Amino acid sequence: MREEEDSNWFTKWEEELPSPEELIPLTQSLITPDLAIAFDLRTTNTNSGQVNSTAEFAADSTGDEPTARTLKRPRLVWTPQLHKRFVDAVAHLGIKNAVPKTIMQLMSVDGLTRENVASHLQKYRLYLKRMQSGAGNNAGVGDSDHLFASSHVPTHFLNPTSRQNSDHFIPSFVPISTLQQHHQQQQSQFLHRGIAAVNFTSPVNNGKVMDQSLFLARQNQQQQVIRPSSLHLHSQVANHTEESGGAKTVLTLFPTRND
DNA sequence: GCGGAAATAT
DNA sequence: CATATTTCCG
Repeated sequence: MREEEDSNWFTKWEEELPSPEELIPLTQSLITPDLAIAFDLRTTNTNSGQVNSTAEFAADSTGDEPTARTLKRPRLVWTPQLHKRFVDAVAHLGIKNAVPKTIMQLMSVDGLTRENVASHLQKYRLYLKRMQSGAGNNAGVGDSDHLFASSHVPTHFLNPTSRQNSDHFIPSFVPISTLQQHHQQQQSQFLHRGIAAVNFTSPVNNGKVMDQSLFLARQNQQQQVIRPSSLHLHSQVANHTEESGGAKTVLTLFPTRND
């Protein structure tokens, strides 16, 4: 009786979720928060890519712990794709459940923190507000909002009067236990899924990754999330963000191709 | 601890 | 100056 629903909700979830095609070209993954600045270079789909450069950061012999306890997280750049996923998450969650934590969980972007989402959500709400205010007029939607403008506002986000979405309530998230992937012993090769972290201490060798630090420390998070379908992850080289005479670390997300 | 808005920071 | 992060408060 209920079994069908149990197996159906997932299918439905996938369908209801953003369009697979929309997600495919996207690469959703940020580096693990803990520290890990990963440089992933995966050009061809050769499985045997043993581009394993797990180099640690400059080990301080003074007694500095290699652990990233004091490392500050790079500034997150909200790409249109990432924002798209954000909007989709909010849309499917409904205004009610669209709180930073749940949004974050649904987005299931590695490395994305609740603070990131909260901050973005704040901006997004302001954007929606502005949009409502100057709906008829061109006031509000200017040139600085193209990020938000890139994504359509699904339903009347700011319209609590209408039904939220009792229709299809997203089952929060799926524990990885369901489809889990055995033990992920070493997150060496498999872990790179469209990573997009950049560390600009040293320039890249013409597309070749130097001995950048690829340190993935994350292992057991409390909750793993299952991602809809299989996001084809592809990673390219990240954008460079140079500042005058300074090494900057920018965490960004880049699409492999744009429709 | 979490969500939301304001205050800083980059 | 825009935008992401940090701080503050309920």
